[in-house]
Amino acid sequence: MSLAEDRTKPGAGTLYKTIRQDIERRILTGEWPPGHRIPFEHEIMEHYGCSRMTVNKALSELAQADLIERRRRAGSFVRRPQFLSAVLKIPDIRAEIGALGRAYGYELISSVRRAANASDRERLGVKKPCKVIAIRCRHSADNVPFAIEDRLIDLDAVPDAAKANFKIDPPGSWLLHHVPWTEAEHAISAIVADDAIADGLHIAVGAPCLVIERHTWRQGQPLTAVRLVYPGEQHRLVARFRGSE
Amino acid sequence: MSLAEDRTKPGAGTLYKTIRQDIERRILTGEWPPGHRIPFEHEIMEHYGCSRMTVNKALSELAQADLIERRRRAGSFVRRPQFLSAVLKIPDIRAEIGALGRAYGYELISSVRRAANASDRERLGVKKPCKVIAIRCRHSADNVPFAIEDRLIDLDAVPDAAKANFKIDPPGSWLLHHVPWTEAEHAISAIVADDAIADGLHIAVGAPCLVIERHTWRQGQPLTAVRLVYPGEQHRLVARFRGSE
DNA sequence: ACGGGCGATATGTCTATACATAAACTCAGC
DNA sequence: GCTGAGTTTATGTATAGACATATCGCCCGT
Repeated sequence: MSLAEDRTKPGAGTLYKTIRQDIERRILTGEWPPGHRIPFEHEIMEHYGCSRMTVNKALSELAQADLIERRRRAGSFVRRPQFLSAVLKIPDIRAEIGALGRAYGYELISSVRRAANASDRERLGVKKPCKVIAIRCRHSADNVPFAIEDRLIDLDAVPDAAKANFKIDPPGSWLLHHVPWTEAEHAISAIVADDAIADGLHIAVGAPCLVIERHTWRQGQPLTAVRLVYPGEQHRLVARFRGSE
Repeated sequence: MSLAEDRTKPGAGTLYKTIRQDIERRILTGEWPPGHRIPFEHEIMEHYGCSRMTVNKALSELAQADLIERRRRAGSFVRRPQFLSAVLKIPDIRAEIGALGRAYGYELISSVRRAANASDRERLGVKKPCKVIAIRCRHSADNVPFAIEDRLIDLDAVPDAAKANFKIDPPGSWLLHHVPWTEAEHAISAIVADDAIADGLHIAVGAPCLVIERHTWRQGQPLTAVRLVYPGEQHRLVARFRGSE
C-alpha cells in the first residue's frame, strides 16, 4: 500500500524530508543498528509511492551527513556512529577575534627557516628530508593574550610561504587565503601551563590550558602542523548544532 | 559561451561536483566574501550549459554544509564562516569505549530526584519550576577511570526518565535510545582537578582536565545538561575531516 | 580449484518539465 | 505618505525517464 495519501496531513512538510527523518529516527533509536542495510531506493519509493529521485535526495543527504554509507550495487548501510569526532571550523583566529568585536593583536615571536630535523618530520608526518619554517607567535584580543601558536610549514609543499611576511600576517590567515587544503585533523586536549606558556599567556604556572593541534594536508601531502594553546578557563570552544531539524 | 564541452577533460568527475567546487573555492579564497550574492541558479545553469536541477544539487549541498544560505526570491548568499564552531558527535561513552576495544565499566555514584532549585533551573535554562533528576556517575575503560559525569535531566520534558534504571544503564546511553533531540550545544574548556575530581579520576590534584558541557533540547525545550570531565593529558578529542574533497 | 569474463543490479548523475511557495517589489487607493 | 493587494521572481519540491558506472555473483573454461 502506498503512503502517498498521508502526505497531506503530517506537519513534516515535504516528502523527502519525511523519508529522511523516518530513516534518521530508526538509526538514532537503534532500530537499524550500524551495518544494517537500508531498504533499496526501489523499495522505499514503492513504500512511499514516489519517484526514485525523491528517495535519492533523502538518502543523499543522509550520506552527506555521514549517517549512512552508500555502495553501488550493494545498497545503503547505517554507518558506525562517529565516536569522538570533533569538527572545528576555525579558519582564522584574526577573524574570530574580530567577530567577537574585540581588537586583534598579533606578534611574531620567532621565525626560523631550516632543514627539517627528525622531530619536525615526525610532527609533520613526512618521510623525506625537506625544508620547513618554524613559527612561534602570539594572538591577543584587546591586548590580552588569547593564544600562543607554534607552527611548522612544509616549504616543499608550500613554497610560496617563503615569500610571505609573517611579521605582519598571522601564518594561519596567510595560509587560509593562499593554500587550499583537502584534509585536516584536530586534536583537543588539556595541559597545565609550564613556565614558557605561563609567561606567554600572562597566566600562572599550573593554570589549565586548552590545546588544539591541527594538521592539514592537500591530497595526502602534509602542509602544516600547528599547536594552539589557549588559557583554559577563560577560553571555551562552543558549538551549537541541530540534529538535522 | 557554454562550458559544457570542458566537462570531458577535468579530473573533477561529475558536473555538479565541479560546480560545487568552483563555488566553494571562490568562497574559501575570499573571492566571494561573506554576504556576497552568488549567481542565480538560472545564470549558473547557462554558464555551465546544464539543467537547473544539476545546479540545484550543487547549491543544496553547499547549503547543507552551511557554506551558503539560500533565500527564496532573493538568491543565495555566502555565509559568515563559523568561527569556533566545534561539532562533537559523541552519542555514547559506552559505545565509544567499546569501539576502542576496551572494557567498559560504569558506576552510579548518586542519583537524586528533586524539585529544581535555582541553580538547576539556570543550568538547564528553564524558567518554570520543574522536577529534575541529578545524576553523578563514572565511566571507566579497562578499570581505569575515563570520565566523571554530572547530569541533570528535566523530568517534565522526559517523564520516562523516572522509570529508567540508572544503576545499570548510563544515563547518556539511555537518553540516546529513548529521547529524540533536535538541538545540542557543546562547550569545551580546560580546568585543573580539584579534590573531588582528582579522587574520582584517580589523578593528582592540579592535573589538567578536559571538560565538555553539553546541553540538549527538543524543539527548544531543554532536555538535559551534562558535564563530562576527562583526564586531560590522557584524553584527546580527535577529528579528521575533509574539505568536501 | 582457480581465475576471467559477463550479466544483473543498485546507486550516481543528468535532463526537461511542472507546480508550489516565500518573499520582494509594484502600485492603486485611501 | 502609508497600507494592502496583487505580481514577479528565485528557490523548493517532485516527476519520469535515460544512461553511466561500480561491483557482486555466477558460470564457464582451463
